[in-house]
Amino acid sequence: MGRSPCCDKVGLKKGPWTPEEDQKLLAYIEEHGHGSWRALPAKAGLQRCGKSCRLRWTNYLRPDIKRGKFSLQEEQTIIQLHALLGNRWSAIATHLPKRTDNEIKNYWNTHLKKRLAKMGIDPVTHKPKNDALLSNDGQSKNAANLSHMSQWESARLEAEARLVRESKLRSHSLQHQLSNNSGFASSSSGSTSAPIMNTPVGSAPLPSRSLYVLNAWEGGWLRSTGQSNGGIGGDLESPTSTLTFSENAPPIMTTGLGEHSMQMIEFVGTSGSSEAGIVKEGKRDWKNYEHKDGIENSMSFTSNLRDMTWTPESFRTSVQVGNVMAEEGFTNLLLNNSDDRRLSAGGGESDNGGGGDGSGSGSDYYGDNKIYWNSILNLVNSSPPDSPMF
DNA sequence: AACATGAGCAACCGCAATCCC
DNA sequence: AGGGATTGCGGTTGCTCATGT
Repeated sequence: MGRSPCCDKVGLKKGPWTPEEDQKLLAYIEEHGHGSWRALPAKAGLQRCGKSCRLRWTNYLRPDIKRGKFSLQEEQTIIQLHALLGNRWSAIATHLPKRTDNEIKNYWNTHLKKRLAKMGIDPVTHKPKNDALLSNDGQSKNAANLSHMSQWESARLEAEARLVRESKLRSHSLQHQLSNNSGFASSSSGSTSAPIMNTPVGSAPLPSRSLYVLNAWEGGWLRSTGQSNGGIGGDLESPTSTLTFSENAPPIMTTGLGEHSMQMIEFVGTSGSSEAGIVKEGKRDWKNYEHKDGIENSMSFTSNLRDMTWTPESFRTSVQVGNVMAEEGFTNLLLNNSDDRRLSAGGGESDNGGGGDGSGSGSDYYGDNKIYWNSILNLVNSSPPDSPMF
């Protein structure tokens, strides 16, 4: 535990990498793999610490990195995921598989954050800056409920992200292991955490706080830049779309989006149930949530659902009815939760004044985006099976 | 042309989680 | 179980380049 004794810094080079150093590092990793980063620099003939080498590799030299401008779809994904996950850049990065967390973090800090601020949206809370004017009645209650949903979704997405990471590492060995063992067994010597549970695969992020932001993004920023959103999914690639774990125990909730399966995590907060749905190594992941904002909130979310007479059971029932029903049910739950649903598809700064329209007319910004999200869901449902997004 | 300022981005730092003996 | 070693992650720094004055 404790601080890692970083490499002996004496005589080690810092600062920008030269092409020669890059070449050495590349050549070594191509031939030997990176193995122990600590030992790598000496073997590769580099006057760098292992940490620096690892960073250079993961953020720059790795062959599967896409560089250059972020696409509209990538921007939207980042915003949406940031609304759900906060500054969990690595988790966000797993949904933009060719981007590094560092790159996404930089892009957020230098571009998106400022742009949102310009649009009158708090980049931290993803709410309109005058959201504080919301009255203290049902709206705030709705907002609280949605906040819990957001936390739930946050936990789900993070679990999914971990699953994606793991699946990449062990995609080849998994089948063999599963043939001998019904559970997931850790086989990697690297830092691994196993897939957690019946995890959503290929699921579209569900509405949350990001609703307002995305709508405003579309209505405001995109309009101003003349960009259209005709191609959600465009070059966006979600690694989750390629994964299925059907060999797992039957999921608590299973549905599909078009031809794509979607499995949901059970977040029922009863004491015994967690063992049923969470494989052993998954518990390690959930420790994180316990330490941070995870399982307790997830459980409180569950109880909150019950308060709303929206139990996981009812969710399960509804999602089993049909594919579309599944998504629409949850979406409608979110969207119908607002007292006043102005179905204005417009957004942007003008809408900002209306969303928090000061008059307290009952409109909230979650409810203003039904059309937007329905369009997203329609795209989801209608996207071709080989769509890179789902 | 010279300087100031700001944006963008690569890289570093240090904490925390996890691995492994 | 305990502790050192390793890795992952997020915040921050500092360099480079573009733009403005």
